[in-house]
Amino acid sequence: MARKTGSHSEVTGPLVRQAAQRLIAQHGYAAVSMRQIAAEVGLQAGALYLYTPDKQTLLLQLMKDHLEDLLRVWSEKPLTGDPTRDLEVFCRFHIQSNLERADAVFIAYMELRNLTPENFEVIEVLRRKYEAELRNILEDGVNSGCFTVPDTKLAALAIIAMLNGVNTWYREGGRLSRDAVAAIYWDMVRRSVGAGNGNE
Amino acid sequence: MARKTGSHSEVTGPLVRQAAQRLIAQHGYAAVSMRQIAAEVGLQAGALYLYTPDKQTLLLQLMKDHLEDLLRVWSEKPLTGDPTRDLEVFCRFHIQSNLERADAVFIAYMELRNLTPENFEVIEVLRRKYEAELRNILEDGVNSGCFTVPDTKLAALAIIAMLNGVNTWYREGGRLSRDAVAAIYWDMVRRSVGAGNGNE
DNA sequence: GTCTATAAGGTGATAGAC
DNA sequence: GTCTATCACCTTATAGAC
Repeated sequence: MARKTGSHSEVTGPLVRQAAQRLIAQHGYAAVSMRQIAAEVGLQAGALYLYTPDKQTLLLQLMKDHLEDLLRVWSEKPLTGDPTRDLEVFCRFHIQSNLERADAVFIAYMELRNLTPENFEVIEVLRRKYEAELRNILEDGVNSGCFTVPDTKLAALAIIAMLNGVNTWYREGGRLSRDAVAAIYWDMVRRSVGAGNGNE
Repeated sequence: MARKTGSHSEVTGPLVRQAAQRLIAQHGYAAVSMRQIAAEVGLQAGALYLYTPDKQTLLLQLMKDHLEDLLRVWSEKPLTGDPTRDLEVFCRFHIQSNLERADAVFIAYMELRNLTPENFEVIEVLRRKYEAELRNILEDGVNSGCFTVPDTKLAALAIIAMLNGVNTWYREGGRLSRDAVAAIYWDMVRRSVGAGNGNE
């Protein structure tokens, strides 16, 4: 992308983060240089440091923004209080939002080891918060007798791992639509926790 | 590790691959230098090129060796012909072998994007072969009426993703033994494909 | 707000001594 | 079988011009 003469802080900053997100998702944090990111935006490498103090902070910001956005959007979802229905809402939301922001999701899972210990802790707290949202639904289901789950912590981890898997193979325009995929995965999740089919 | 005077090709080669596996699993292929790998074995960087033509081939060999070993060990497992029992064998085998070689598994999933297109294809063929093993069990189960699965390809991917998740959180000496974890995951998998509990 | 130039050091890979 | 020295190049980050 060629540099536009009218570039200013407010527009260039987001462009830098978008370019970094795309490149890091494709090649990995360690494999992408500040020069490559700058070139993608149409800048020289030195100019990037107007928008981030260093490369590490740029990575942290991508992951932090993603997870905070995920938590915010989820928190706005209206829940029904019926564990089975809420679990379905969670599964469909997770698959849908993962597919919508595949690059950010990929980075959040793949680049954890490239964070400094302090930054890792920041991200871990957010990740655990999201996991707890699912675990709460599972706890509700177990307490009300809707679900049969021996360990809600493990079940939450297992379900999220299973749903995350979609991103590794799903391609737009393939054999199945997003909704068809979500329906199949929801069915597997539903049965894995011993829930009825919701039509009883 | 200090260099031993008696080092020869036959012992140093494996040591180089072990060091590379450990370091790449921890920091990532792009982040690890040939100098670091050499230092871990007690060599100078130049000496590594007696054991690999280049860094890329070293990565390929780690991934290829791992997948070929996985397929070989699996192929030696005796199957019963009862889909439910065979699915249980697969689940327990997968969790067990993933935990036994966590570094190799991690690399095989995380470093795919650092392979050249040709090498990627080599690894993809092996990965799909392993997936097909699970899919065959699912097909058998659907055909014999043991399982209720709308799409065996998706189910195979979903199950493997779920089982792979164990490696991201399991730590030796934690709350649950390997067998306890495997039992809980097997129970979730079993129900997700609509199989009975095997005591009927 | 962006550029050019530069510092200080790391990179994969090879040549030739021993 | 391994080392030292080296090539050509890339890296992050900063300083100062414009």
